[in-house]
Amino acid sequence: MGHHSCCNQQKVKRGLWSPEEDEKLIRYITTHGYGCWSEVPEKAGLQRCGKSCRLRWINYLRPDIRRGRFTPEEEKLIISLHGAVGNRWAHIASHLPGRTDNEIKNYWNSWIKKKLKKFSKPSTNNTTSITDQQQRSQLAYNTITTSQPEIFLTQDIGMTKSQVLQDSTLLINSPNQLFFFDNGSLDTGGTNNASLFQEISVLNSEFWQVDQQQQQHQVQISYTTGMDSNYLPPLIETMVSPMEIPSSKYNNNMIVEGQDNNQLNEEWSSTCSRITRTNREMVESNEEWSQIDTQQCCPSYLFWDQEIRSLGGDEIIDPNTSNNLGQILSSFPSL
DNA sequence: AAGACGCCCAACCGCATGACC
DNA sequence: AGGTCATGCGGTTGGGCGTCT
Repeated sequence: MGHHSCCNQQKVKRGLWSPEEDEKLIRYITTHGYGCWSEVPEKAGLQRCGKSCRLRWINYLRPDIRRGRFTPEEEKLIISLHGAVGNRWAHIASHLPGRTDNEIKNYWNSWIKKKLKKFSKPSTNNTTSITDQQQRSQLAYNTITTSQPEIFLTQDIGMTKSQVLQDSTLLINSPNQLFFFDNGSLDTGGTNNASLFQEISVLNSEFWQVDQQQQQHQVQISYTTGMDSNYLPPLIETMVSPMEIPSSKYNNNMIVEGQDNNQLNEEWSSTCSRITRTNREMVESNEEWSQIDTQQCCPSYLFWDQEIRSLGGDEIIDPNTSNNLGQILSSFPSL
């Protein structure tokens, strides 16, 4: 096991950070900015490598870090984004102001682990008369009616999209739930974007048809059209970088010689506070999001098991022959 | 009360990427 | 073009802590 290249020649401390170390790092960065991380440990008086300092700052000490439990909205957004982009934690974290990739990754891993355990496959030495399909339906129903958050993944309950759709009992008994057909990655098996949209459109169409037939219950579906209240735009390109330093005061993130440190500390704190507040206001209000170009919206919220294609009744629409394709695709503003 | 167990999460590691020379 | 270095990212580890027996 080697060490980081930046700390090969140094005797560096490892493991948990002490409050004193945190204080040193905070003091240094609030005064100097982080500039070159490899120089931070020496200048801050820390027996750590630069990489470790960077990680500590980004994942824990940053003033805009948002701690505490994930909200249901954040959970839904994480699941949606994970369905779209897979394990690209940094990308997912960029859509959740104040959350770090590490935090989301940890949350996802523990959550999924829990879910997988909870929804472990039905007993194989089944001696009852119910069918496998009935078992899965019951499992899905139990999941939907009892679990929090109100989200489930088809792969967790061992069902495919077809099976869910064919199970009217499941849909009738699951009002106001959020379904995700998640294959865990963006790998579409060579499917191009156009056919991916078609597949998603078919799914949406099927869902709405089922929904209309049921009349009495609403099955809530999250997808990219912005048609439902759970939709959250994935990109906040206009958001100020949480660590952006006023260029008039700082040069390349390094303090300008001769400036009064106390004054700069106050300005730094004020800047961080303002940016954090701005981010939160944007998240809470939704107002800014409405201004975001819909073309930025990620089209890949809904996926389902790849095996779906081999199951009966799931024909992929041929764009050349489908009569209602235009109508379906009109659900996607980016097309 | 105390040891075993399991979970959470901070931190580490190795690799990829980009900037610079 | 190729080497070096810094940074970013995702996978993994292991210590701490709460719960269970």
